[in-house]
Amino acid sequence: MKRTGFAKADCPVARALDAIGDWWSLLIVRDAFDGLRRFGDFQKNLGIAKGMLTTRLRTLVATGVLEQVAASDGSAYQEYALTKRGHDLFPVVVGLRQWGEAHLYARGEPHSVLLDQAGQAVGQLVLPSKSGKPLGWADTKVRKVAARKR
Amino acid sequence: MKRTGFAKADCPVARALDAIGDWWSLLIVRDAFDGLRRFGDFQKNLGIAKGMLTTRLRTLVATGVLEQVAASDGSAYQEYALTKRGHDLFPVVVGLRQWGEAHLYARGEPHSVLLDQAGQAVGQLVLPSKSGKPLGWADTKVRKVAARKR
DNA sequence: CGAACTGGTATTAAAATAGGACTAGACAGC
DNA sequence: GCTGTCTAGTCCTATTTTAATACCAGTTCG
Repeated sequence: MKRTGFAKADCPVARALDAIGDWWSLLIVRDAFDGLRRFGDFQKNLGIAKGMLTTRLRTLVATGVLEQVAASDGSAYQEYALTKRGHDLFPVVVGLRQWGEAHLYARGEPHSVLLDQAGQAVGQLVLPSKSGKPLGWADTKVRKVAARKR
Repeated sequence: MKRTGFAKADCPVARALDAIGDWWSLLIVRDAFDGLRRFGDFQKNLGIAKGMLTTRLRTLVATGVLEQVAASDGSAYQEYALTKRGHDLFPVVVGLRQWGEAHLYARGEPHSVLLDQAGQAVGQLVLPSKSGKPLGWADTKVRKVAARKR
């Protein structure tokens, strides 16, 4: 049956997953952060079927995560570039990266690493409170809004 | 065809998405952060088909994100609780929440909000460098490892 | 100009999803 | 301790999604 959607959810997590929570979208975004811009680059790097990539790129453009721009090398082809909205996914991608690094690799198993411009490994994502103290899962709660029909 | 997997990827983002990157897993984790523990609670709150929920919970337990524990109310039933590994997904869920809040709601449109224990709204996720300065997407790069066969 | 490359579309089989019917064991009321 | 309801599933089916391949028009290269 048709996949359930959450575009109207009251929870921002649900809406975010509705927009970019499929198997491929965040990988495409990750590749875009790595500098990939062309259809063929995404296709080769991900090993995704071309049809899938076409629909995913269309969705991401429609969602405003990517935009099509003229090729930077002057050719007649188009490229896909991250928008502001796409760049704002950076913490999400980093969060996934850090969770994966911490829990999905055997010790010593090699994996790609995120570095700052000086070549230093970056620190862990931090959620600050208004007072500046970092917050963990036990320090927060969600205030819900009145239930709404989906 | 069988969904492509990334369990062996060199990129932690890909492995993380392989583990929890489907439509439902992170929503189940979100609900677990909200205190839900029982099969029926997840099923009613998400509106997910029972068969789907069964397979998702099994996968999450197998991945070590959730664990089955005896019911906290003394009944003979079981409950699903977040493990350490599950709790470590907190930044990912918060990142999705903040992105959704920023980009997927019309102004004035109500949505649930994350608060600290004092009832104050939390700040934005921050990625610190070793020197303490917050990093954005333009301040980082990925060091890749030698390509490996998937 | 001809060959290869780019960025797709069309087709098809297999797998995932949603939804509902059904069920075994737990529990609550009487 | 019998009956009805609740819980946590299983099983089945229709439909959608995915992956993989073949194909194709416009672009660029030699």
